[in-house]
Amino acid sequence: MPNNVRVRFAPSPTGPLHIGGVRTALFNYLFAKKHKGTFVLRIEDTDQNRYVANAEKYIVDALEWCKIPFDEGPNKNEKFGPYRQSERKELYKQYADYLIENNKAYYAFDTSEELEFHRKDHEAKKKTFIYNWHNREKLKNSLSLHTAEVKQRIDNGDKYVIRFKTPTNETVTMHDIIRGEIKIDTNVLDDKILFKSDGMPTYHLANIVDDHLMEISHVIRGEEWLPSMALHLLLYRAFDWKAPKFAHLPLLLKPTGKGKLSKRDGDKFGFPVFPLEYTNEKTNETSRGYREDGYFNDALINMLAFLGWNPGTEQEIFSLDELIQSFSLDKVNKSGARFDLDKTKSIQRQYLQTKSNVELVKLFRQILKKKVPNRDLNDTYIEKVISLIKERATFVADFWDLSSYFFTAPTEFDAKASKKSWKEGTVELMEEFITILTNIDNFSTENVETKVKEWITSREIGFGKVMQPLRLSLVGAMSGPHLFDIMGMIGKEDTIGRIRFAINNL
RNA sequence: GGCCCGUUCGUCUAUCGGUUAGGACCUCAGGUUUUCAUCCUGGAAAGAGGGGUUCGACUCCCCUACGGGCUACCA
Repeated sequence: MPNNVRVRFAPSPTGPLHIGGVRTALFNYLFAKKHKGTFVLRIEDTDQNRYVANAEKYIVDALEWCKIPFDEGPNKNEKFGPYRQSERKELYKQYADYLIENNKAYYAFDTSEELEFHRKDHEAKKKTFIYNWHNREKLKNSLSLHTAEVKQRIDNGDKYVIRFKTPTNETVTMHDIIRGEIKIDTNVLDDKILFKSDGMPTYHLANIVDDHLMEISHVIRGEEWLPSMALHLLLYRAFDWKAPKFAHLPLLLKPTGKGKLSKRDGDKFGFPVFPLEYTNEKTNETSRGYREDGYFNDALINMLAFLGWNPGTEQEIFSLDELIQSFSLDKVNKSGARFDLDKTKSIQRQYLQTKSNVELVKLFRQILKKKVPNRDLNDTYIEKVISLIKERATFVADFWDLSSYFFTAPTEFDAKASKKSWKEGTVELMEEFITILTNIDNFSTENVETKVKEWITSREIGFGKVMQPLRLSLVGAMSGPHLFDIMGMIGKEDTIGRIRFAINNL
């Protein structure tokens, strides 16, 4: 691998970054880090109509949360800057002019309306309108018009675009790192607009100029760019520049498998498509984010890494560092990957299990602050609770539902469970049980367990008879960890209080 | 419509000519836990179809089908 690996992630700030974009950024990042290279963030804001003001900030925030920081980019180590194409605007015109001077591009004066008419007209005849070699002489451009007229139009300030003069009768052989050899007949290509009438370059021009100027070695981008690859290669050749290597990533598909995942899929499928929550400035609509839904950033990244890539081993849980070590573009597969929520949750679950209880205490405290604001809880207690219920949870947000009885006594009882476990004679038994508990001085989990088991054995009543109503009294439902753990945790007074409450209310 | 890319269990995937086609998620069954969940064990589940090439094809080639992408003065 060349020693100067420089890759870029070049999103367009038209809205929040969705997870497909995050994955593209991730693969670029992994590739860069694997080869001790540089990961560049470039903002491709050449479309003024679709520009969304808070999008760039969102992109930067999202990359930061995902722990895939860029080495160079807006406001950061700007040695090839600026990194916003809008700020490089003046640069592109000279490159477009260079192509014109060298007969590799031409001015075109056709209006959008005229082109639209041609398109409609062709469509009606079941044909496709392509602006290229076969009709460029018949349309309004510097190839068909007299030089004097062209000059006059430009001097007049007529609107014009600059189109690429696609070479004819040629087969371009391209190489994609992931897909191998691809051949394209240049005659089917159209003369793409490189420079728009508003003075801005199109993606195609800006992209090539910037990748060249920023010394990008590898272009790793989504498969939707594969059809443009020939044009891009032709542009590099027109400028007599060395082209970078290309790798087109398989697309992330909707869960239905129909089409690529898009920003608008937001809440339609019941899972977030954005890393962070996003509120649309204009409509005030809010879309869910993985962060706000309780996913850990490393779990999200791990999941995304496995969409379209596989290390070839059976290991599935990878830290970011491990991903960097194992990553290779030739292990990226060719076909699109459908997002799977169950799998994502499963990975999140596994990450939760590996988090230290100390770390989880901090997160759980934020929930507890709201649920039981008046209780002064110490870390040890919360930590113990977490250790008892953690393995049942997928998110920190699950903790409360799984452990509320450790913090507050149940006030109602699951109806089904009550019917099943609270029977005739239960009240008497529970009364007797209370007196037994009252006489236990050391209320540690172990001691309570020993004493209670002794009592049950001596009374010859069977565990279920006692344990089931007891669980109902303490938890309010037939679920939760070992009962003796619960008793040891909440203590003698609370245990007895809860049993009394159950006796009075059931 | 045209051009391009793709196609292994329901999903994500392993396999780089010779395997009982492996793993994970999901799912089902059993076990552990005198609750529930977890956990453990086991099961079901796949090479789109048709031609070649080859002693031998999931793997290489061709055709068809299906899926996807692109086809804007959007990226």
